[in-house]
Amino acid sequence: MSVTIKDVAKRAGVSPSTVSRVLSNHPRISHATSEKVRAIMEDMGYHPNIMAKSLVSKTTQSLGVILPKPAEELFLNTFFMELIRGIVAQANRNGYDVVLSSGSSEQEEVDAVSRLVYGGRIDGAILLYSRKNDPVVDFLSRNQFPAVLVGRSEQHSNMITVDTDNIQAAADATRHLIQMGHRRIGFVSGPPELVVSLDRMEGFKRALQEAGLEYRKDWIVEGEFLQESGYRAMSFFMNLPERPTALVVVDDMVSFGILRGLHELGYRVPEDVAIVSFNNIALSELSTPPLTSIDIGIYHLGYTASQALIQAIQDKNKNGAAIHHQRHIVPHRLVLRESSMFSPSTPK
Amino acid sequence: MSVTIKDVAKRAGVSPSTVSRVLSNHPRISHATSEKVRAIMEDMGYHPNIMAKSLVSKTTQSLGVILPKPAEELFLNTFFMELIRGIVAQANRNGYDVVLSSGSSEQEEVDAVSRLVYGGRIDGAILLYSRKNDPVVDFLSRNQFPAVLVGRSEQHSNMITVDTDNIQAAADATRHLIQMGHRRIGFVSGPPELVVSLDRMEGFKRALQEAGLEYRKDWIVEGEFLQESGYRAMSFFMNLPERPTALVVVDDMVSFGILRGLHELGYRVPEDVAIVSFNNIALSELSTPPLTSIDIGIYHLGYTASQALIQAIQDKNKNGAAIHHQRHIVPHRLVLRESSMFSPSTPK
DNA sequence: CCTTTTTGTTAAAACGTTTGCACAAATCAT
DNA sequence: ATGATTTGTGCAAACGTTTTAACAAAAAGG
Repeated sequence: MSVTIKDVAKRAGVSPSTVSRVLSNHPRISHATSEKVRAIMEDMGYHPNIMAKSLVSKTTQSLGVILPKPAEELFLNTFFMELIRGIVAQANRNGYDVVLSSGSSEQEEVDAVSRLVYGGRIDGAILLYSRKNDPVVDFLSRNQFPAVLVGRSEQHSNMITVDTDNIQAAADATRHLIQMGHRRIGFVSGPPELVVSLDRMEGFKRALQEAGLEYRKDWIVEGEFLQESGYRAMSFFMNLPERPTALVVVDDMVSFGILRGLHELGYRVPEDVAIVSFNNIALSELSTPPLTSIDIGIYHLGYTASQALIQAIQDKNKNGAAIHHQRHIVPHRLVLRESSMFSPSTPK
Repeated sequence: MSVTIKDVAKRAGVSPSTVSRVLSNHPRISHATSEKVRAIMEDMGYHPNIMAKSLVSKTTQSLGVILPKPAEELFLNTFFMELIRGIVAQANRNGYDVVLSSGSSEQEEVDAVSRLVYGGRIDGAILLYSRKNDPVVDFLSRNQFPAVLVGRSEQHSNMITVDTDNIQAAADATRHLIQMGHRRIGFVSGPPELVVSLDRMEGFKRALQEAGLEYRKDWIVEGEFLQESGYRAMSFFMNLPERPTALVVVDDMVSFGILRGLHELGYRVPEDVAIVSFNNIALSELSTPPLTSIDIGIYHLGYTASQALIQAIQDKNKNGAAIHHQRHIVPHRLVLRESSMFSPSTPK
């Protein structure tokens, strides 16, 4: 029922092709007709039919975002939402729509993605997780389909990734504590199978060595990205004969667990133990005391992923160039709050 | 380059129409051809082109989800993510894709939506907010476009809405406290311009009256959905000559503020003040003490919205029926935790 | 002034489906 | 056996665009 390019053409007394060219700002259209046609389009309320356009142009102007399975963890939920917002904002700005997809099993996921890809519904895809050996990554890589992975992965050489420089970030966090005068610093890490845990640990180590401080393996504790892990790490450190005066903590949630534990035992933060952690979630400024944290710019991460994907799609369409590996780094920044605002008096 | 229905047809020695009918399980296709064609499709790796299909069938098998503007509040972020997950899960299960859209200004929002609607990219839309007098709602309603609003709205008569029964929920929360033996109960509300605040207050009032307890206006405090509001409400109540023994709190975040304040002043929860609140966010079970809270089933809310929209779309396609108002209620449930697990000793 | 180039427009094919209509073959009713 | 119905398949039009090739008119070049 809606008004088509032909209707406009008829009323303007020109051919459909002309109208189409007006739409795409073809250089060889006279200013006069262009004006006239535009006026009529406006008047008739013409809107191009995206499906028809896609059919012939073989491009859909939309990006697929593959959601990971339900995440129980609060942090992940806010993380993904922020990420998606960044992706959508940038996509829309470039005239792309975003199609969401998810599956409850791995097989379902692959099926859903292949339906989108082979069915020609999306021009590129963004993956929001980085399981090792992911079948969806395999699939996209095999098909030379433009795709961006948020996170780090060595799985395939032709993947575009967007990530935080976690080594740098951890080094920054650690240097801050050193600058505040701390000489005995512990590290609370995440699951050792995650690249992010390892990278942050590495950055911590480097900053220590760079400052000529000893890297003590017995002051490293591993755990999950959960409050309980923090609580446990806290007990561990507090029962040590010789204790660190400051901690670098792999995630804010974990820090909350530490804060709670220290408070229960009557220790003060930052006077007894100073804390710096990562991710700067919204809650970080509301805790007692507010947490010094590395903001990893989640929105920006999504934004960059979107940007990189669109670029890749356009490169492919233009040059037919194969996708080759790229790594985009999104800058982080240290947000100073009370939890690290204390210099231990003991010099040296 | 990819394999089309014609390729399959040729190789199977049948006409394209036959292949198409096999695909749609047309009743008048013989079992033999069906089998043969299916085998060939499998073998050749055929995937139907969604765009072509949409073009002729005038149905896109996708739903639009209109994101609200950036929400700074933590709760909203986790809320939306959970909601989206519910929407996507149910949509995918019914063979629908989900297209996300957002705009940074109101005008942009309307533009984006009208592009999706008029451009024939989506079959229906889900709105995730309920500002009063929303132009997007206006637009959709004017166009008789299938749409579902998550939340309550009296703006238009032909809207389908999905919501929690907040009056019931608040009554349930209040009854629980009464049952625990509380007779002096206060209420910490949200912004009075939000329907949700008013509804919860109404439910609170009803439960009191039903139990023959006095509804005291001076035991009602209004605020935001933020920790600080809770802190302020706490000071207010604690400075009263005659104090409630329990509080019904409009949101978990607000409760956290109250908990923090009470802890600072040395009061115990639930012994000195019992607390019940709403939304049951992931953090609620991690606070000290864990919060008794009304779980409003956010995932389920999204799931239901998706379901209702798909139903509306199909009804419209079949009967050409106009959209008429519906209100779907998603059940809530009271999750009991420590913050309300105490019966005041004073009988009567 | 005639040839060449540029400018503005159009007709028609193509994109990959679905579907109404037609029609032959097979099945059924009598 | 004959006509009526059912079953299985194919033809061709349609969906709303884009785009190639063609061409007339206008402008430029000599």
